[in-house]
Amino acid sequence: MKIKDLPENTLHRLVIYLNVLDALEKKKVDSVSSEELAKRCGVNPAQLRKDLSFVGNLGTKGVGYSVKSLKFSLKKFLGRTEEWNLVVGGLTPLAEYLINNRDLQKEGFYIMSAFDTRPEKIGLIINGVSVYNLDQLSYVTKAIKVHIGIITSEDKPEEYFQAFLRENIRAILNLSSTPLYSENPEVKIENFSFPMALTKLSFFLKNSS
Amino acid sequence: MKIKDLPENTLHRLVIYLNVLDALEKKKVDSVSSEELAKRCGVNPAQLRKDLSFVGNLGTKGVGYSVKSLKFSLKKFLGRTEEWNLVVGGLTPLAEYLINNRDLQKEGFYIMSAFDTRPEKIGLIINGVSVYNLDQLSYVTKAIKVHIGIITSEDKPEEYFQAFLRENIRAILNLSSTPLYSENPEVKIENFSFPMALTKLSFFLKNSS
DNA sequence: AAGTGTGAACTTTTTCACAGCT
DNA sequence: AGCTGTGAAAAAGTTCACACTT
Repeated sequence: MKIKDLPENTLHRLVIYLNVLDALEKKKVDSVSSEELAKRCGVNPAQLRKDLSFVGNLGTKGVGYSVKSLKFSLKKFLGRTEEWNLVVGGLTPLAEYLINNRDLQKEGFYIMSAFDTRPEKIGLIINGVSVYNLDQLSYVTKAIKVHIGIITSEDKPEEYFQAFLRENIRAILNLSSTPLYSENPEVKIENFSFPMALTKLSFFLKNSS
Repeated sequence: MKIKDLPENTLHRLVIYLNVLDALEKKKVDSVSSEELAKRCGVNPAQLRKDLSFVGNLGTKGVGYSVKSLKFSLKKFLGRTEEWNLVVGGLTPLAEYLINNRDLQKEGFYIMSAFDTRPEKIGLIINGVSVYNLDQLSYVTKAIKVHIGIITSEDKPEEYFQAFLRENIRAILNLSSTPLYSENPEVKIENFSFPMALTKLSFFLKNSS
């Protein structure tokens, strides 16, 4: 099974399983069946087992799954036993929130520096993270390996996007409300914005009861 | 075509189309073909046309789509011509970011109040939004119609979730890192967390080049 | 006895290809 | 002539059901 064959929805569910397992572990649950875990995740048990089969033979027939070891296998599979270096494009309030958020570090995501194009933002240091002019990005990528770029700028998301691509940052979390897309399969973009998430809810509300 | 038949992925893409159209409108683009719009959204043109056919007959054969009127049709279809009242569960830094964020209001999403269970948070007023004890939620839902609940609490997401359900808040944006799920089809939950989004990227990085 | 892992059946979604309108 | 809207075909994803292991 080649990795590129992992369906996007399966990846999405694997991430859910990991997080639900984490919650179970905190509740001191040792063992779980596909039926029970699937129920907590809102999926069909057969689907959960098929999803997990992409990762490996992780359960014990007749018994179920060990919460701890399944969680570890998923973490490993998803690249979450490694540490990742991030940069942020646009020193917006959302960027400041992310920079001040200790949880990301705890999960292995390290924000190394931030970039902006507005003179009044350049030179600031927030929670130990320096803000540089965007045109200095290449100096940073020469000094350290940058794995992920986060775009928070609302007015020029494209500008940060292009700068990230130029510096060969191929994994991008775009938090601006303008979805970004690249046809280059070497580039992976996650688009998320609060208005977009809320819009799915407004559609639901408009069409219910 | 019943609304419940709208596939989740189609809804997701309609939201993308709306946002890309918004960007096009700002660039003063008047008209667009399915091929061009699809390219910008990273989808197949036939898929875009089929997705739009859930909304109505929106284009002109031989010509294409008017950016302005297609955007309006989508906004209407997605419930974004209406205004929605929101409450926030958990006065975390993320909650404060959302409360201070003017863009949500501009898009028709109004945060009416915030709730917490920690005594030191109760009574605060942030950007005009009052913070109440969670057990006061029912007074607020009696006074105003609350459409959407946003969960930002990391330690007790379930507690806010249950409180929202008790008050018949049926559209929930869960920003905690514990995914939530309900089997009640009257309840719609959007789960998002930064670590979950970044995990999809770490998986991509782990398996590329 | 219980519950996983998985081929096979089924369902849904995507893409093709073209009729039909402007 | 050009591009939409949509049945039909193809592809993908989900669920079933059971052989198999502990």
